[in-house]
Amino acid sequence: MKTLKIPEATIMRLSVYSRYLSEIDRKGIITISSGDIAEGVGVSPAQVRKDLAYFGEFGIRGVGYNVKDLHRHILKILGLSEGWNLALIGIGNLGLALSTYRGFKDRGFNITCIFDNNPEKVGMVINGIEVLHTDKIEEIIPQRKTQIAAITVPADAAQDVADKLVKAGIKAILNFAPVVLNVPPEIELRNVDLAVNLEVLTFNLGGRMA
Amino acid sequence: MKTLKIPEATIMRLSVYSRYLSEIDRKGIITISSGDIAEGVGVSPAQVRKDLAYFGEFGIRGVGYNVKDLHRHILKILGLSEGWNLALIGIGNLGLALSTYRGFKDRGFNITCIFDNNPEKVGMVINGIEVLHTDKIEEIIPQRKTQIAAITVPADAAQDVADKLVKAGIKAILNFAPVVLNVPPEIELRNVDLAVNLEVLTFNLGGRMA
DNA sequence: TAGATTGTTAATCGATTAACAATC
DNA sequence: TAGATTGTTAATCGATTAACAATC
Repeated sequence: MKTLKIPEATIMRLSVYSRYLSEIDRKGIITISSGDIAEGVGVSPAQVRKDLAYFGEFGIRGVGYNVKDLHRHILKILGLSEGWNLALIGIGNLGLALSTYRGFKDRGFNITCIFDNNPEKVGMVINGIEVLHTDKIEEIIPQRKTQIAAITVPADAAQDVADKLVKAGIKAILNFAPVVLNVPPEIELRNVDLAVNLEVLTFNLGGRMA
Repeated sequence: MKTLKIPEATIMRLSVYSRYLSEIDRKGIITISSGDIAEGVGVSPAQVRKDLAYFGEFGIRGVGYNVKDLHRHILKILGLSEGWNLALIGIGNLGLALSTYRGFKDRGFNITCIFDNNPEKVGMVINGIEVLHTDKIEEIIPQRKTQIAAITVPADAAQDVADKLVKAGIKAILNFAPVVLNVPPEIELRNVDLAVNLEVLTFNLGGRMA
């Protein structure tokens, strides 16, 4: 297998393509062209073909792609052909939102445990999962074979939580706290910062209005 | 003013720098170098200086940047020196999370109205704001001088909501529904897709483990 | 003056787009 | 065969990094 560097932007688009393909598949459509996909998700046809070309040849020249087939291939590429176990740390409103987010379950993410350090929340049961104290992270994460954690605690508690998760042997962290986390390089880390996204909007508005 | 194209990545980093600067400022630190900022947020010093250079000269050679001063400049650049009014559409768990998200209020975002199409939710009061039916969008958005909307409704309702918002004269949309929205080009649109972010993680894990 | 750090230019690196031969 | 659409290469575009003169 060639170890060509894949742009992260390509991976994000593949995720979008796959969701579009599942929609198309539900409509009973059998075959689709790169141009159709491009139009459906708002990129160029060349981009669609280039993104796919990193991973193989999935289409038929002159014809297009088989929808089910391509969908399956992309899910495989994204590592979604088997499920993943997910831990939630911090069960405020955002944690609660993630715990019920359909998009996760639909894509094969299975929430195995929920942690919080607020004694009033510990012991609550959310979707059949008991909320545990964050002190239990190191014990429970390996027990429940959980590879990914989403952090939704306040900014000043996030690094401490991250440290516990690393000790517990977590493989990847999705961080919603607006703070830069320090983790060893072998841990996959992504930050989702809601304010950053709003501020790109205000910058763009400012430019047009000023 | 030169109309040099500014990379979007630069804007996102400026948002991160500004949050870091406010933290540094709280600690009472007066002066900071590009190297310190770089280390604090995890980028290179050259990147920090380049990002700032798009907008002017804010530092003193041989010395560094005045923390308060630079912070103020960046907020101005991001359009955050005055506040913005924000509408929330869809008051499920994610909408609820946004309605109480400290990061928004802290950065000058003021939630003016909340909409939902569920009759059981219409009339509820959340943080002093009455939930209105989505049919009222066109009437209320202009009344309350609201320029930005966050969409947190299910995927199949999102385009309809977006159409209403456009008719209501909204300027920018932050879309959390996992669907590609069609809006006129003059509307600023950003998508925050939680599943996409998780799937970049699973792709990276897959690559290492396979 | 010597040391430090900026602002900026040039070099590098990476991603997107355009074009087209291959082929169904 | 003629028309369509892929896979891939080359050209373009854009962003990051390295280096250093300017200057405090």
